[in-house]
Amino acid sequence: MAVQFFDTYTRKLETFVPLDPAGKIVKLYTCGPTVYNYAHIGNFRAYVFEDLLQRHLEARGYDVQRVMNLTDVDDKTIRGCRNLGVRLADFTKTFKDAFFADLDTLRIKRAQAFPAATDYVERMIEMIRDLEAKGIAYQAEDKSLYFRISKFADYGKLAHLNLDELRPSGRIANDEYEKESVGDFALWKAWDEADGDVRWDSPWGPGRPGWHIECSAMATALLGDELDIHCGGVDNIFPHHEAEIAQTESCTGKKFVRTWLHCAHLMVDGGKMSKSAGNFFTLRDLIEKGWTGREIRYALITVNYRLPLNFTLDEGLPAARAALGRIDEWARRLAETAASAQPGTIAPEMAALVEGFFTALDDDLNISGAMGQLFDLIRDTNRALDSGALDAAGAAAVQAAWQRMNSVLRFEADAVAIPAEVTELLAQRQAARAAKNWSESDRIRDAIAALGWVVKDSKDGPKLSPK
RNA sequence: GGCGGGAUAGCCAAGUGGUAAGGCCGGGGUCUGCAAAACCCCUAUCCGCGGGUUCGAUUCCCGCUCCCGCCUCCA
Repeated sequence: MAVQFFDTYTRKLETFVPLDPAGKIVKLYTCGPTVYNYAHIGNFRAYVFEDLLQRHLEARGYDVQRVMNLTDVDDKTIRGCRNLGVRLADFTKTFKDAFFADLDTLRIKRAQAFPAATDYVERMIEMIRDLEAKGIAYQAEDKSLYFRISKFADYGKLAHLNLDELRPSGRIANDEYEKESVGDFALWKAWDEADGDVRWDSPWGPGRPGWHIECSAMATALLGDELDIHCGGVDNIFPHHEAEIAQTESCTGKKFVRTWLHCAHLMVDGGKMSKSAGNFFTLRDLIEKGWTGREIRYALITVNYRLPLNFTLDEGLPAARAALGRIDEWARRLAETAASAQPGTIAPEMAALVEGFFTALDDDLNISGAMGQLFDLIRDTNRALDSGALDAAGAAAVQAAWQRMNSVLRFEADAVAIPAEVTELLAQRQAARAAKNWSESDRIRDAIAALGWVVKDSKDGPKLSPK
């Protein structure tokens, strides 16, 4: 089966065909964070989904060229740095660094480029000048520049909005006095006192770029005028991505994006995550509560991206932990049986499950279907291991298949270094057990526990795990 | 009001015009000096409600109810 995605623009499942004539390169642009705070798990749901997308495309042989922007100038970043009395760049650096650390925690593969908006202001100005020359951008009384949406016939197509029927929402009610039309959006925001020293010179006076133009400028600068895939959260569909299309296509005259993918929101305990509801979590909050990055990754990635994800601390995360433990144990047994054997031929039933894993992902990243195949494979190999039907070469073959699947999932256990002291104690305990000296054995177990390790005597010998 | 998504076992969730994957929890068993773990097995006559089409619908059509999101700068 060919890879197919549900495209937001057409609202249909579309077979994925890259722009690259060789069918190899995939140009992927993913909307990144605004670095004014630590990112929350809702943000990371989107980034984890994009990671799954990239990794699966790579597993299918594509060369994915991905760009993720960092919005390091906007109302919130300006407010943040002024509140602290520090320079904007210093303020945002804290959160850029934190963001990258968080990506690592969640095992999210780095994009090729993470352009920061403040590094592309010149290019944004060029695009706005172009739009102004074409009569699409205009400067209003407040000196800001706006995009005249009446000049872009397709405006609203992505969101499937009929702009004539837009019902003004409360929060925009009182700042529409300068614009020609309510729907016109800012390309350039004229400086005002609240901006402090955050300002760039432009043909229209000092100011700073609007949010939407940043993605248009950076995406085209780094990936070209046409992209294969552009992702974001559903809340970006309108107006952000709509605006990106309007600006970019007005400048380039080409179709900006082939496929639009948007992930649904994350909810916490059945409700919208919000600070006031007390269910707002950054990644760091969960790490502090004792959850690991891969457990959170599991909880975020195993629900299809188009479905709202109900994130629960007392159900979802423990379930993630238990499921990962099962995978760990299976991988451990496989490795033990395979030892250093060369992979043999994988049994046909097992090969079918592995194929099923990837073909499920081909179908709009059907992760639930894929996980079903993986757990079937786990059960089947455990059975074969129990009955002795799987030899070293067979186990090595399954192990190789797991490595392929894991290159997409990245669920493998963290390597833990066991201190020599603990290893020594364990050997002593084994000797005591062989001599049936149970009191000594239990005493050593307690000593090992005091060092932070738990001993469990499995059928295959004692196992150590960090407490 | 407009647009969009959803409703499948205690929880998460896949899926098909032919009679329900998988995970977690729970129950049983194997193993075991003890403890713990691990592994195996079992666990929805039923897929929001009411109609219709059909030999047959959870899956197609119509209507309804409920939930969630977006409607101008929140992933």
